[in-house]
Amino acid sequence: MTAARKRAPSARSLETRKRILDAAEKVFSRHGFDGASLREIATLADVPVGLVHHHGGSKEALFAETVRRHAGLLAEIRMRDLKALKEKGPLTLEAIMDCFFRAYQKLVNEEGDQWLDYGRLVAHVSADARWRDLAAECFDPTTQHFMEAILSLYPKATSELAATGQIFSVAAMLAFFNANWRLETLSPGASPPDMNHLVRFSAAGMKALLQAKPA
Amino acid sequence: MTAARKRAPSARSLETRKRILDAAEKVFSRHGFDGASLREIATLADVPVGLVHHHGGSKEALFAETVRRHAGLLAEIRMRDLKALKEKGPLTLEAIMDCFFRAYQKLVNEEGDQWLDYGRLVAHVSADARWRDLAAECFDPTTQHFMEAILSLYPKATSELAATGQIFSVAAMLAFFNANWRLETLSPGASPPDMNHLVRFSAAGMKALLQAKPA
DNA sequence: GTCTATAATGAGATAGAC
DNA sequence: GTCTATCTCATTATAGAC
Repeated sequence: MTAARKRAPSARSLETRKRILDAAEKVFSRHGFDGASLREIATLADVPVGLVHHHGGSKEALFAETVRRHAGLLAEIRMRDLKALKEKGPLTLEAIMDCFFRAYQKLVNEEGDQWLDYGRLVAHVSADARWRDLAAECFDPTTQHFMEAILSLYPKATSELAATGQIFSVAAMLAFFNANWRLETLSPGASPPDMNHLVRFSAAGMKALLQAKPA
Repeated sequence: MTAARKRAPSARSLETRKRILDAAEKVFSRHGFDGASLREIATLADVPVGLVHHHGGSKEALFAETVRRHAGLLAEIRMRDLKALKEKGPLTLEAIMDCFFRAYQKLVNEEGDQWLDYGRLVAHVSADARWRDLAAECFDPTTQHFMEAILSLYPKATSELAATGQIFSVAAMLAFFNANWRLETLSPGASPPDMNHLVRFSAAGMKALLQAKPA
C-alpha cells in the first residue's frame, strides 16, 4: 500500500472544493482551457487563488478533474437508457441516437443549466487532440457501446463508417450547445435550437453513411 | 480624404508579410487564438517579434487578417461553382452540399495543404462566439446563398430549419478537418476520412430536417 | 521597413503563517 | 484546510536605433 490514506476531508473542505469545481466548469466551458485563467475561476468561486491549486493541483489537472467529475453520471444515464431501449426492443437507429443525445437534456431538466456548461466543456475536450487520452477515458467506452448497438442494425456496415458518423454526430451536438449566436445571425429571430432537430439530422446522416452501397 | 495614402510596399515587405501571415495561419489553426503566441508565430516566420506587430498590429487584428486573407478566394470558388451548378441544372441537395464542402478539397489539391490549416482556422472562428462579427463578415454571405439554393428545393421548409442544418453541417465539416485523432481511437487503423462521407452525411441530415412534416 | 531592447502586464505556481 | 504574499516566467506591446 502506498503510504497512509488521507483522512476524510471536512464538510467545509468538500464544499469549497465543489465551489471551485463548479466555477472551473463554468469558466473552462466558456473560454476553453487556454482562454481560462485560474484567477477568474478563483474569483467566481470566491476563494483565494492559492486554494485553487490546493484542491485542483495544476491547471491541467483541474481541467481533467472538472471533466471527469460529471462524466460518470452522463455515461451511467446513457448506458441505462440504452439498456432499457434494448430490452424494450426492437431497436431503431433514431431511438439509439436519441438516447445518446437526450441524456444532456434530461440532466438539464432534472439538475439545472450547469449541464449546458458541461456540454460545452465536453465540446472543448472533443475538439482538441491535446485531450485525446482524457476523451478516451471519459467518453469512448460509452461511445463504443452505442456504436456497437448501431452496427448491430447494419451488419454490413464497417466500424470505420460508424465511427465517422459518430464523430460527425458529436460535432453537430457540440454545435447544438454552442450555436445560439450563429443561428441568430443566419436566421434572425429563430427560436433556440430544438434537440429533436439534432436527433433527426444525425440519425439521417448516420443512416446515409451505413446504408451506402460499397463502390 | 483621410490623410495621405501609404506608398506601395516593397517586394521585400510583401514577402515578409506573407511569411508572417502564413505562420500565423499555421499557429492559430493548431492552437486556437488563446493558445497561440506571437512569439511562436515570429519564430516560425523567422522574423523578430516586433515585425509581427508592425505587420499585423495587435494579436486580435492579426488573427482577423489571417482569417480574412483567404476568405475571399474560398467564397469566390464556392459562388462560382454554385452558379455553374445552377446553370447546368437541375439542382439537387447533394450537389449543393458537395459544392459547399468540395471547395476546400479543390484548394488543397491545387494549392497545397495550407488549406487544411485554413479549414481548421475557420473551425475556430465558427466555434467561438467571440468571432461573431468576423464570421458574419467572411462567411455568412456565401452561406446565405447556399441556404437560399437549398430552400428553393424545399419551398415548404423554414429558413430556420435550413440554418440549423447548415450549422450542423459546418460543425461536421470542422470535425472532418480535425478528427483524424479521434477516428484513430474510435476505430483503430481506419483510413483518413473521406470527403464523400461528409457530403453524404450532411446532405441526408439536411434533407431529414427540411422534409419533416410540421407537427 | 527592419530589428533590438525593454516596458508592462498577467499568468501559473509555491512557501509559509494561521 | 485556509489564506496571504511572493516568485518566476511568458506574454503582448512599444520605443527607438539602424
